Amino acid sequence: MEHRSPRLVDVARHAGVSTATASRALNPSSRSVRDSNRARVLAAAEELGYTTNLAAQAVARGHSRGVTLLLKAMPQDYANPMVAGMVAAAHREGLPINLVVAGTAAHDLVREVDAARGQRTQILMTMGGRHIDDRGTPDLVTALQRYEADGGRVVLITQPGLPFDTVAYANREGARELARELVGLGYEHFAILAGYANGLTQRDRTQGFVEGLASCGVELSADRIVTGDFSRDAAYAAAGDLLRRGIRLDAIFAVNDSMALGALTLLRDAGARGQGVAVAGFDDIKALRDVTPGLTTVHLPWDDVATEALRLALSDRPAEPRTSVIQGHVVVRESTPDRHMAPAPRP
Amino acid sequence: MEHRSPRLVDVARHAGVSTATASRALNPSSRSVRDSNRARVLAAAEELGYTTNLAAQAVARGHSRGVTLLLKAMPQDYANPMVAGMVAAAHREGLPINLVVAGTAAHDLVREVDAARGQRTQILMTMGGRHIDDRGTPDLVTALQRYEADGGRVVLITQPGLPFDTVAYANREGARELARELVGLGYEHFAILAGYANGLTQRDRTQGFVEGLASCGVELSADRIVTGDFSRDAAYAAAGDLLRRGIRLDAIFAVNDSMALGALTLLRDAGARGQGVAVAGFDDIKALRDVTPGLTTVHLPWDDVATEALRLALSDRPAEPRTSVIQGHVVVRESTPDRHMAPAPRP
DNA sequence: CTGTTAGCGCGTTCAA
DNA sequence: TTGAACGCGCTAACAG
Repeated sequence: MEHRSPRLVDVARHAGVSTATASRALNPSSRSVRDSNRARVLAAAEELGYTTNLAAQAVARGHSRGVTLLLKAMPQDYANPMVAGMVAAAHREGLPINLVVAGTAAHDLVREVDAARGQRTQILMTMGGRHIDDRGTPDLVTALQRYEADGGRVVLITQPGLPFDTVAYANREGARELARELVGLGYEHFAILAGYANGLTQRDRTQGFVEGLASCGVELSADRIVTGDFSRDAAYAAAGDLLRRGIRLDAIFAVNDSMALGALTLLRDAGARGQGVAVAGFDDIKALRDVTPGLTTVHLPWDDVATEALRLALSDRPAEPRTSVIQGHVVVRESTPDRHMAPAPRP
Repeated sequence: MEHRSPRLVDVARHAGVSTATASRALNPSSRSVRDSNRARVLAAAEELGYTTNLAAQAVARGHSRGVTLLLKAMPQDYANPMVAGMVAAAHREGLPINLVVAGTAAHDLVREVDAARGQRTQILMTMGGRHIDDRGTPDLVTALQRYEADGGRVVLITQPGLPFDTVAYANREGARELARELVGLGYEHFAILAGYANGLTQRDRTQGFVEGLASCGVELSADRIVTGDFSRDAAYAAAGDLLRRGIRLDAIFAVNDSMALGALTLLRDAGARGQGVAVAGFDDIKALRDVTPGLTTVHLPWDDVATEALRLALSDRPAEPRTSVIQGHVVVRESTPDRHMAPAPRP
């Protein structure tokens, strides 16, 4: 059976031209082909079912079109709005995009960066790869630098401070604004579900929130900042622990919506014990539309983040790495009712 | 700056061996390398920051490891449980996996299949690519056959009937069982949000539901089967249309959970008008845990689907294409309360 | 505008 | 166990 794919030579022969002409006809770049020849090549390719051997093309050219989007994990519960936005943006630009899930270990990321380099793709985007004091980071930086030394473009999404073009969003400011808003609504006793202690995004959101509270004269003791896994399930569990502590609690801030939803569900499952505890999140994922009560959160314009990231990637490499910061804004919904109006929130 | 990646020759030279030996040392396959040489090659590679040029490797070998998972669209709201399961399964097997989003047009799928062939990846999985009377299907089949003729393995997830290994799940049976269950709970007047009229999954679930109703003596007039977009937003809109019609309506069956959640939200937004209308979905996505009321649905073991698909892909190509059918089961939750007990459901 | 020729980086015979 | 030489399929430089 195994017929083997037709090669460029086959197409060329079939069309009665040389491989060079066939190549030129197939690749829109060079116009220097007589129309009749171009037509015959295209027809031959069609007839033979020819498909460019992209691997060979990448070898010959030394690089390959397209963007690789590197993720640490595949979402289990809720779609990642950033990913959806990036896929859409790439499609708009006519760029092939493929998603690679690296795994959470630092070395996994490095391995996948090397793999992308091995594929000679031109653009590499990655999000949330950075940890505080992560011993893996130097290796990651090295791998990314090698990627760029090979002629590729790297854009980091999330955390500034690494020597690459970066799209960051205002985690700290958003959380700060959120805290002020909540205090304004009458909340006083908070807890934070902070996710990984060493994640930069998590840290910024946590610190921003604490700062926001402080600016309103509200203190938050350290034991009310609960670290742990960065997931819906972990947040569900952590919220339960909080309740069992029996401390006074008006509101929980979870560093992302997915965690916030987990907390919200725990409160609901806890019944009366969960009554009166408000919840706020961060990200404003689409799924919030279908959730009751509506979740108060910090909205981020994910499509803009994606578009900006791609814009950076497609522009000429700058002398100095650039950082674009995307702003968000607080959206207050029913999960944090105004305590002055309705003393008993109903999460 | 552009240092260019070290090539295999560089490593070989650095280690004082030939490229052949270097190649053998780097690729675990052939053991015929003296340990001391292997060590030197590995050290040289490490020192130089060598990374295999996967494109060149693919050209030389004629193929490349790994699985390509072809999707029609990136989820916007809720994570696709199948995708998450497949990524996990591939990681377990140590197989590189990359996700490609093709777009919804039939030709897009063909193009991406060809691209995967051009990459010479070994395994191609795709889900939900098939439509009834889709003029694109013959082309798709041709493209997939070429992929296999090149030595690749194709596994389809969803719809049997195409000449490839397939993992299907019991859409029709699940919907049938669901219908019976709902009738048993006391519902009589249904509507179906059926999604695309020509999608096979949608059709099977719709038909199964209708059959289930019929087997209980409940008729469903054709005008209560609403077709349209296969999305949460479309379902939201369609549910609104249903309400405005002013027909008697006990329960809505949406052909997937995402649509069901959209309908549920519409009913909530509609306030009193939405009171008393139950909703059921299909898939049992993880996000349902955080939704109130809990959504009645048909549970499918997505990890099993993924595992089975990979198992088929990794086994020898059979003479005849195989089809594995994965069973699901109904899960009744609060979105469809027992009418005998509580006359007024509260969606 | 076209064909010839020489690479791209790697795997893999085939002798040694 | 090793190395020299060739081939994978394609693009690019150079003539014509």
